[in-house]
Amino acid sequence: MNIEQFLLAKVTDAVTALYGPVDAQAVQIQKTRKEFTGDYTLVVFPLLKASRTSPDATAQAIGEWLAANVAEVGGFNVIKGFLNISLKDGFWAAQFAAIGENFGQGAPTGRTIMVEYSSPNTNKPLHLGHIRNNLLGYSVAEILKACGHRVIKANLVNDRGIHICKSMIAWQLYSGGETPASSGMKGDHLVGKYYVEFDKHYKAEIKELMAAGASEEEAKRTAPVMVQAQQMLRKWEARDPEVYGLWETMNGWVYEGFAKTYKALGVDFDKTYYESNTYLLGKSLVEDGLRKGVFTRREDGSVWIDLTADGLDEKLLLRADGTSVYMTQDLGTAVQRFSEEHLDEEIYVVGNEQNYHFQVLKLILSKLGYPWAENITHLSYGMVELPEGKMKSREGTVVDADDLIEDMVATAREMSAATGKLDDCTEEQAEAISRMVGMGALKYFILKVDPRKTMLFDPRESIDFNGNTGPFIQYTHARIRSILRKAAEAGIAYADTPAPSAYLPEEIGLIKQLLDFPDTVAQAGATCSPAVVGAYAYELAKSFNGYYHDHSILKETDEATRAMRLRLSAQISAVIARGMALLGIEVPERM
RNA sequence: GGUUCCGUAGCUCAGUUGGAUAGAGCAACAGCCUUCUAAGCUGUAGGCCGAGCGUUCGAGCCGCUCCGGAAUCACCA
Repeated sequence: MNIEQFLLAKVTDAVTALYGPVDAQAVQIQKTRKEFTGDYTLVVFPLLKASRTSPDATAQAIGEWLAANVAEVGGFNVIKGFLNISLKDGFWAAQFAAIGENFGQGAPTGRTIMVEYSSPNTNKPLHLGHIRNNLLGYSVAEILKACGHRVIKANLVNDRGIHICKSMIAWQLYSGGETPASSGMKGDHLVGKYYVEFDKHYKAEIKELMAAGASEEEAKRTAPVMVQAQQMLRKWEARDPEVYGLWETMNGWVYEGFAKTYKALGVDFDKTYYESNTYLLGKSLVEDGLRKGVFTRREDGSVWIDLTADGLDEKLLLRADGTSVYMTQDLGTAVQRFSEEHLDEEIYVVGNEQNYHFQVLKLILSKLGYPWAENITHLSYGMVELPEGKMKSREGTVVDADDLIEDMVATAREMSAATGKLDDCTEEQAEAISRMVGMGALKYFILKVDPRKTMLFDPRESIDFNGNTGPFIQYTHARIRSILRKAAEAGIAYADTPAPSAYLPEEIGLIKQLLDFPDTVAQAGATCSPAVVGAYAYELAKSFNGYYHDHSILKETDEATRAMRLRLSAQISAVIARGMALLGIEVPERM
């Protein structure tokens, strides 16, 4: 039972004793805002009908009852119909002392949740948009684990289709056999280069054909590279050995490249699915849907669902030639996963451009009679925009993931060199810390924004290491760890020292903030929002910095107080580390 | 046009199930290193919460109508 529930029960007792039985809805308790003194606040307006007196008199009466009957209540004040209740310092101190090893880790819920994220195409390297996706997916998965769920991180690799064939045909025609080994280029970048190459040649051919009198549509259809790419797709589907071999080789290059980027980002997966294995799924569902009369077959043989009654459109599920589309595959994979993995819930981390797709997906699944359709969540994150506007690959305004990562790390390196704080470290140590800090800046910058909002990525601002940033929080952690090291060197033991007789208001405040951690994690999990954890870690770090500035920890002369301060600091650094870990951010011992 | 989402300080963003005087950071200005790491701390300034109605004891938050912006409405994925 948490503190709020405890107090709510006591307040309900008070109200019942004073005014008789009252609707539970009318007893509203919340944390007291910072501007006022008190820990929890009872809003008395909803109780006025029962009390039949003024707001202030009601609040006063309840406050007096609580002060007299609840040992933990230390005092209260009444302001304009708000009863602010303060709990005794001793109560908070006892709560602090009771913090255990797995603080913030929720009890097992028995629920299994799959989080699908990343889901890249294998024809080009990852960019800034993918970074947001990957960071979000990883963090949400970690947060859900901390909430006590069993989590499966899944990646669905889009490794087949015409866009892959575009890179392949361009490589065959224009590369002269270039490989990652021969060029020294990262595999995903090399393949991406030929995807761009395809587009260049394709455009040129269209222009040529149109100059020769073809219509635009005709030119697009008959351009030789495109025709060859389509031939290649048909050969791939027929498992032509040569095409299939090339496909495996080039995808292999891409996977090597992706592995490096994923490692740099610190994300991982429990399961990797490939569309080349799953793209035929869902056809049996189509038969099922036809039998149930949910789908209809047209004269040309194509299969559709009419969703106009639900305010949507008609949707194709099977082409006239019997091949399936994206929706069909997604229906199939969803059904397969829920049954094979015994999922209670699935969260798709996919950009908001696919809102319509997921709306339709859920609707179709529920029409097919799957009760778990409502347990599908589309974590629909907003686009990342640049100061110049949207990222457009054709205009060369995409921010490449690998470049961005290296820029951030380089900036961190320069910053460390400028302060000279890492001068006595080894090269390897300094590099590891720079990487931690650079990545911390990048990850925090992206994750501190509410996922579903479109966000602006300003490179200048992202590289700022002051204020509400990852490095600020990491720095607080490093300073605390430094104090704890110094305490250990001086042989100061603090773990088992008895609690002091008195606490400063700031210390009680820090204890309260610490105790909020489990609720914060639960809220972040319920809303799929790493930003909630980020804001918490920032506030905690900020409070500690103020405290640290005003009060010495190691120089405190009272032994019990010094020990308590060390315990408090240690606990804060641990919670910062845990919170940041939920965002995929590491914290250094020094920086 | 239909559907979904967004409009809060100059800029980037917070703002719990409706609660008190709407908060941070950046940028600007003014201070604080002989003292546990100044990647820090303190202060000043900055607001018709897009607009208007409504719901009620109370609205940045809920409802309706506008205005402005985004995404989507493919036999692409």
